[in-house]
Amino acid sequence: MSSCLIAKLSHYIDLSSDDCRLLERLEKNEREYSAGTDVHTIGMEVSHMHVVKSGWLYNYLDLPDGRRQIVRIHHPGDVLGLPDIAYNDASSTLRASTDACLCPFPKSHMDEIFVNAPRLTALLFTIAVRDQVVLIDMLRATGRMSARERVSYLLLDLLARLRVTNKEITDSFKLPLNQSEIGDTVGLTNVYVSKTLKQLQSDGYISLDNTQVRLLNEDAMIEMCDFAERYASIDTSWFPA
Amino acid sequence: MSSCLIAKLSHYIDLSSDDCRLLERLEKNEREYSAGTDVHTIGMEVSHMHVVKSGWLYNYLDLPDGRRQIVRIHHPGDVLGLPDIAYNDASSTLRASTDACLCPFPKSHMDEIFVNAPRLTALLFTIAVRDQVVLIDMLRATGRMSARERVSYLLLDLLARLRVTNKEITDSFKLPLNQSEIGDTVGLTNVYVSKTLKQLQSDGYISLDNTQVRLLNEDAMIEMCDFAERYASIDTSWFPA
DNA sequence: CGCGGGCTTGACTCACTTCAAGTTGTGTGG
DNA sequence: CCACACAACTTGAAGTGAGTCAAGCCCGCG
Repeated sequence: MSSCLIAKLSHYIDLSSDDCRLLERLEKNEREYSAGTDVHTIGMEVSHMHVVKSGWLYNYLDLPDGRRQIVRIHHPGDVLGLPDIAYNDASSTLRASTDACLCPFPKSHMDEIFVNAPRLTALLFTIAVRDQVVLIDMLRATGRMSARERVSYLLLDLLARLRVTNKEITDSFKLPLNQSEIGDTVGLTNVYVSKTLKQLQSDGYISLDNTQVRLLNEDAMIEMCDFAERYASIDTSWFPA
Repeated sequence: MSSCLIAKLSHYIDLSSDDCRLLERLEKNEREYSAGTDVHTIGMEVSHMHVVKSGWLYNYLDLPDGRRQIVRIHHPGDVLGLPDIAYNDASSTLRASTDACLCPFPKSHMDEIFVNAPRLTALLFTIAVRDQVVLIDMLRATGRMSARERVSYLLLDLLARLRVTNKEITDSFKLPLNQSEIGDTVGLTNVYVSKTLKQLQSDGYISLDNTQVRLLNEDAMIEMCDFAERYASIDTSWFPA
């Protein structure tokens, strides 16, 4: 019974036993969601945050006419709901992309961490701003890059994130998103995602086998879209002792 | 000698005198930058964060071929550099858009706040995630909206932010960005920004007089681009006492 | 008076969208 | 084991929103 949350956070700092006790409290309960169901909907009052135990999920926002933007994709060990701390109502819809298991905990458990564990607070704070930097990178990609650069960026980003918790991953992973979802993430239509993926294949950048994606020339892809790795290490030097 | 930082933060919670003392320490020093100069450049090692005392600034990132994305615009009272807390090196370039006065303070002053002022920590945390929500909104606009919607979104966003500290602002403000900078913010070319602004004027949404922007029908603009106000109030109910 | 940066405008181009008609794969029921 | 339903993907043709290029304008400034 190892916790993916503790696994993910230990990647960055050594956790004291007090810290671990506080974190375990966040994973006391759990709940299953099947693929395609919504955990909460935009505008809904949310009192709980979640830790992802298994599965992939994503947050998205709709426009009134049905256009959609996926803004964040989540993997096991991620803490969900930090952005909603600032507001009573959910600022986006959270959907399970695959069957998923989540651990809900009340927002109010956060204040206990703030009061009792400054070092852990600093880490959560840092992860929140790290996510902000990642969003900034996505904004740059969406605002200024071509279709092939954007799709490449997304694949590189997902691979980099999966590597943090799974050292065995080398150059391929299973991508449980269909082409409409990929398009909604990078700001393209499903049709053009299909054409772009075909092109990336015929140019020798990637290979696709059903849902398995393999990056055949990661360095060239990184060069093509000026990808920046943001997950491997963060600055913990200023943290309180 | 009133502090815009304290003014901005008091908008959300009552600050204790201890809190104010900690905050005043952040504004002890100050430094002037003239319009167009860079405070720091992407990749540079940054040990300091800043409070904006006066002027407008923005953060941007370049692509290798010269394309550029502006990712955040700053006003007096803003705390700059939170995203860089996670990394040793600046993740974007910070440029003064007008002549500006900044108060630099070392990153390490933050840990003192984390240890001694949990309530203030919670507020800074909340502001960081509020900024994340704003970035998410911008990502949605950039990824899924048309030129006129994006430009409208930017104008509404700037107006909403200026209103937080300046109650007198009603429907107009001075915009110290040229059309290339507006384009780099919303992902358009300077030429198309010009055409879009002309169109918004002839459709009666806005009027422009040199750098003065007036929103003639704010409700219709909000409706057009499904704008969400994120600055007026945040959830402070869960904060430690 | 001339210079230069920022803005405007029009003609042309193109990356991506839209629409529509297949194809493929997969689960389901008879 | 086949039939068929359905969602996901593919492919091509046509359309369009925004980009590119280029010329001209406006205006503050040396």
